[in-house]
Amino acid sequence: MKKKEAILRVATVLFANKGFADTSGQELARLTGTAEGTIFYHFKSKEGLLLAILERVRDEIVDQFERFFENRPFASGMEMTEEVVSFYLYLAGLMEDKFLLLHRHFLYKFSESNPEFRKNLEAIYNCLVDIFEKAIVTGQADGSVTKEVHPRKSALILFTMVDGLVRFKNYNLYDAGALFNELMQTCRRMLQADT
Amino acid sequence: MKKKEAILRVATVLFANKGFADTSGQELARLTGTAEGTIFYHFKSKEGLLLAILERVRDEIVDQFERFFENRPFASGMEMTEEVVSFYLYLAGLMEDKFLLLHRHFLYKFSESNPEFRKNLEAIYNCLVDIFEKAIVTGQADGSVTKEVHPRKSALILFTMVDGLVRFKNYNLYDAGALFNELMQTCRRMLQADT
DNA sequence: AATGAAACTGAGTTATCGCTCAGTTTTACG
DNA sequence: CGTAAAACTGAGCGATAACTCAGTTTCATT
Repeated sequence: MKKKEAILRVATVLFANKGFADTSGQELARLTGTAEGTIFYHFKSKEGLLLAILERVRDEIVDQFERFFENRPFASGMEMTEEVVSFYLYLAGLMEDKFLLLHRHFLYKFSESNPEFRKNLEAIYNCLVDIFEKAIVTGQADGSVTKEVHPRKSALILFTMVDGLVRFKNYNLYDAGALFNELMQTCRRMLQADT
Repeated sequence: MKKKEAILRVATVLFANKGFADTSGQELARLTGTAEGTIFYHFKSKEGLLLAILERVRDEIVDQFERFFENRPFASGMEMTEEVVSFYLYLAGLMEDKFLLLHRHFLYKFSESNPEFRKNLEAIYNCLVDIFEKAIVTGQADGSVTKEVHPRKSALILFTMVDGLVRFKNYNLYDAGALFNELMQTCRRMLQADT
């Protein structure tokens, strides 16, 4: 079970940073100190290995969010929203490779032909958007968030915004940290209750 | 000159939709009705072909934005901002393959080793963010946009938001059109002058 | 029609790919 | 111990990749 774990870990980094087609079984074997046959002993194909990685990433992300937000007190829905955004950015830094992987096109290509991929991707995105939505709904109930916005759609916009920032950071286009305060301000202005 | 054009056009679609590594010279030759050698006669390598495509995409995008916004009257900076967002989404639909290509990781991978890639990508992003920034600055001057936001940083956030939406649309995650109104509303709430 | 340059061809080269499989080593357990 | 299952190995296979090159066709100009 030692080698299987190593393969999963190294493959996650390589698939995320070099891409799926550009990562060969040969390289994977070399970097994990295994024989190439071992990869195909544990996973039925290269695609199967990718799927196993995606399942792990899903488990990890869903688990992290559930643990962070269960039984956690928030002063208001608006504050909860801000903390969700903040935690998302924190997690994207902590699990950089995994978020990079989620931004790679080949996952979405496979999900067109293999429903297992689609299922896992949807689970991740639904989990994330649901949390944003819950924060907005909470805020609308306690009066900290304006009722003029549509909760689900605004959650999607918010998610788009935060996830887009993570993408730019991972692509080294510009520093996401420098935009953190601006993002929070935008978030507040977008959702704040009207006076 | 006929075949060179065909190669550029078909390769743009294939690189954008299938990826760089997953598109072979063989397939490219078949779909363009050329011999494989013709590709390497016109472009010194597969990477050279990709670079030629990127240069075209840059020219096209920069040109489109310059043409659309030169000598164009806007009632206010806020309205200009909205029209920029709107035009960006329109263009992303019109040139879907090219925007899809810009979201592919291999471009950013090449730009780490080949400054020509970096140069072209920066030209595109700078052009886009500059226009968003100009709209915000205009709005702050005419009073339609709040002075509480930092023009450049807000332009980046705005761009992140719009570009993220395009990405979700291209990845078939959800319908960007259904979020258009919400995006505009967010844009206005984010930037509106305080009362 | 003649000619030189530019465009184009496709078989061939070398390398690497994902994957298989027959065989070896390690592990778990009575 | 003994033994059977599980984990692991690496040479080898067929397919396909990017790219080359010696030769052919097309084209513009006279």
